[in-house]
Amino acid sequence: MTVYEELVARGLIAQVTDEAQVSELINTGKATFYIGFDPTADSLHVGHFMALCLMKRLQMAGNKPIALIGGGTAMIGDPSGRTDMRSMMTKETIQHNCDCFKKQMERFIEFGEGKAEMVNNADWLLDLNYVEVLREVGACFSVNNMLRAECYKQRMEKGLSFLEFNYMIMQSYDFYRLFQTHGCNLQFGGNDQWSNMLGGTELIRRKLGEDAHAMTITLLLNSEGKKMGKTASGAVWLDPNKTSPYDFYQYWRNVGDQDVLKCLRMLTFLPIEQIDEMDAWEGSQLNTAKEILAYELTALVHGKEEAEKAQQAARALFVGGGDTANMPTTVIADAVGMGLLDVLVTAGLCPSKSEARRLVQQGGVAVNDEKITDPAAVITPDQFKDGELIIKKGKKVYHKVTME
RNA sequence: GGGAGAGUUCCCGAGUGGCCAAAGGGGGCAGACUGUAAAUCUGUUGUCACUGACUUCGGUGGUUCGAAUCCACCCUCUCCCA
Repeated sequence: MTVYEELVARGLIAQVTDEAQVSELINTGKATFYIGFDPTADSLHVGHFMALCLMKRLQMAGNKPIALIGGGTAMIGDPSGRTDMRSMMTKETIQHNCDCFKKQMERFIEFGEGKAEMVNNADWLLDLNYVEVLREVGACFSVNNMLRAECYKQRMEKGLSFLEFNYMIMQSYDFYRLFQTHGCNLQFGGNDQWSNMLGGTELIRRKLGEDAHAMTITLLLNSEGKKMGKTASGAVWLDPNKTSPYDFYQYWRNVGDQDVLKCLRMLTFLPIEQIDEMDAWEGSQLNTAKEILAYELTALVHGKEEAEKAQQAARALFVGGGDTANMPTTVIADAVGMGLLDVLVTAGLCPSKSEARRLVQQGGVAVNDEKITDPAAVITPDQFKDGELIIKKGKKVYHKVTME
């Protein structure tokens, strides 16, 4: 199976400009490709992770990846897939985020001489001369065409600022630039980037009369059509300080039945034959598949050791066994005598005491497996067994409190 | 530049002087059911010192015993005309 065929089989590819040429490039390792990352937060999340995996797959096949950090384009903000305007970020925030991205990426992709490269479009975008750009690049874009792009159509309803309207031009310029300076002949991106990417290939064709290609990755959607990797409290981050390995593991352990196989295909490096076998699994047997998914992904992102710990912790809690060593823990020195509500808030299980109170009154809290419904309950010394106490919130959230 | 509108809680969206911590829906959380899944049903969803008090309806002032609601100015957005 060729690399390209595998990507297709895994359901990773959404659109390509020219299937024959792109697959040829990739299969023979002749592609120099780039993916852009917008530094809108100080950590990468699951959406980026898929792109990183793809970079890795292609790198293993001999292609050369370029990770482009959008330090320059972030000054503008991508309107694609948004119904409202992005809040403007300061230069300092953007720089900080770029640095964080760089650190995280280095764990997945091999950078260095003859390997992957990392560039920041701030290096060339910020010094551009307005009139010059208009003459050189602006002349190649048809406003009529741009307005027809799906991503702008949506925004035409609610309003689109000129600032954001230029995002496509900036991104196209990136590709044009990389094509010239790095011989970059292929761009990857999320499916929502399609029109921006076509802008780039079009610009290269017009300015240089040469062919460049674009290819989009299927967005990872769950069966309800929502982006995966998002929870109510925000994205699932790759930074262990923002999303603990345990929570990361649990996120994947809890995906819906319909989504397990898709996730395994798209996100893990397990041989595709092995995944195909799981296709036959049904009902509660899928729980095994979920466990595999959660383990594999946690191992990729946080390392085998952390994955092992998370799995042990999860099994201990849900299957029994009592191993509490790897459970999320909060140290509260003077927990004895403290109100249960305060403990819940301190441990981060509830954002406010009011919410904690409600939770307790509704029977959603158990201490050491004993349900407590009295909001005035106070932690007593005998609740600490071997210096620790287990709080269970709802059915799935376990938390350990220790005094030391 | 001229004219007309809009900004409400996590989101959408009602509310045009006291009965408003603010309808309804979505989302979230919890309970029941289950397989750590989905669907369904029930409860809940500003904060705190929780039968009470405090803060919130774009911002700042004002009118009033009392303002999400009325007035003035400002900010942001939308639509129509140029």
